[in-house]
Amino acid sequence: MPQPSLAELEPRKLPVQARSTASVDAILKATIQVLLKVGKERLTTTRVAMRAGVSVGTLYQYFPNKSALLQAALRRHLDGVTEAMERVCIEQTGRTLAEMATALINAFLEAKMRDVKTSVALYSVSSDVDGARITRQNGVRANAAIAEMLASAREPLTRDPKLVASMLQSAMVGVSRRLLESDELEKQFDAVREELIVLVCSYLEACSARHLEAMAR
Amino acid sequence: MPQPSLAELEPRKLPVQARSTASVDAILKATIQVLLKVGKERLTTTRVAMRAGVSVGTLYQYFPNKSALLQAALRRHLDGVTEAMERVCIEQTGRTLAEMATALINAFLEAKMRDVKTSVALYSVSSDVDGARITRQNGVRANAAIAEMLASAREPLTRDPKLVASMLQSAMVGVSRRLLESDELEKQFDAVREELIVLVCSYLEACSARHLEAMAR
DNA sequence: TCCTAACCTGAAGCTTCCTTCATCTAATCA
DNA sequence: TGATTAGATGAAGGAAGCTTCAGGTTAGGA
Repeated sequence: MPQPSLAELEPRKLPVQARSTASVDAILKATIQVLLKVGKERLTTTRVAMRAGVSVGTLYQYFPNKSALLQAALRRHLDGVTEAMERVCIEQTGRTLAEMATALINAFLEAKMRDVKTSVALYSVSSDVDGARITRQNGVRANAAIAEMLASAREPLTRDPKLVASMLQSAMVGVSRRLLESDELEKQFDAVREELIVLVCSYLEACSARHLEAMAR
Repeated sequence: MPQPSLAELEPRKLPVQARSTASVDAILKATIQVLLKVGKERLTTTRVAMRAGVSVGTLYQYFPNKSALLQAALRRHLDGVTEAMERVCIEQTGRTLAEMATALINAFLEAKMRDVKTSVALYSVSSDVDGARITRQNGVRANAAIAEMLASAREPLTRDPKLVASMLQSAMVGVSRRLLESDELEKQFDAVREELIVLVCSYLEACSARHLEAMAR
């Protein structure tokens, strides 16, 4: 699988007519479907095009190479998750830390696990395609949203909100990855979700001013 | 990159004389070196063999295919980290939860970050090689060690030690991954390590019987 | 010393896919 | 309706690299 060449990762041609936007969309959907059906090792550009009902040539009209295609699919998926989190963060402005944590975790796991297979499949291509960059970009977006939410909490934080947000993200991503790689996801899911809430709430409690008062007493 | 064929992942021939064990070792070391120098996309079996000072044929005498080679390298590295954690878990038997957490986190980060570049490079091949299985196996080993340590703590836990251990692992791995993928690791490392200790300690506190007493008061 | 098994060599076969481009069709506009 | 641009096609070029195997070299036992 080719290393993402730094040049030429942008779409070769922007779709203007209706039929071409339809093609691009079909191609992106087909990418995921092929990934799920045959795995990344046997995902070929020809196969994706066939599945999308177009020819390879068409595919190459909108994606300069295979890598760019996979990146686009990955970005689409991650953006969905990030947007879900941003929505929650706005929703929860001004609430308590515990409410925030619960809502955030539920939204995150919900979005990630909506279709588990896609998440897993995309994880597997991520490293072939400089997925780290895309992941990082989304991470930064989410971090800003979470930090802002935290800063608005009833209980003031005693620490840098960005750092705290970063820890929450690490914990959430760590847990979801472990779940996704686990072979008995169903069995563990609910218990682990509850436990993650406990984990995060305990931490936030420790980061809040109220905690200091409690210690002083 | 070929999907790991389920058949034939075992070494083709076991080294018996001294020179062949030396070859195998050199090949494994060369694998990492090549990975670091040219990246996984340009890692070829021929290049690894050259770097190791042997011919490709020799390489294929001990590894049935490229995938098996990478798996072996990955397993070697992960085993090192796991062993470090097992050592700490035994060392910390009978201590307090806070002591355990601190020691565990320090050992883990130390082992993972000893050579950051190797960790990152191996993450990148992991998905080409069914690294999830190897990761899972090591995860199970570590889980057992951590759970046993936790069960021996001064403060009795109010929860299943395996679940608690699992959360610790998720948090630690999540944090280390985020650090490894970050572009300013050095700057954040110490702050994040401290914060991880706070995170884990708060959680363990919440899981301990003492916490319930405190709540009752 | 001689023989056998272990070990090593590396050119070449073979497969797999990415990507191009010359050519064709459909849509839009004057 | 004719001209122009957008969109689609898919056979074939070409590169890359994994893996083999026929034939050599080294080590250790009898």
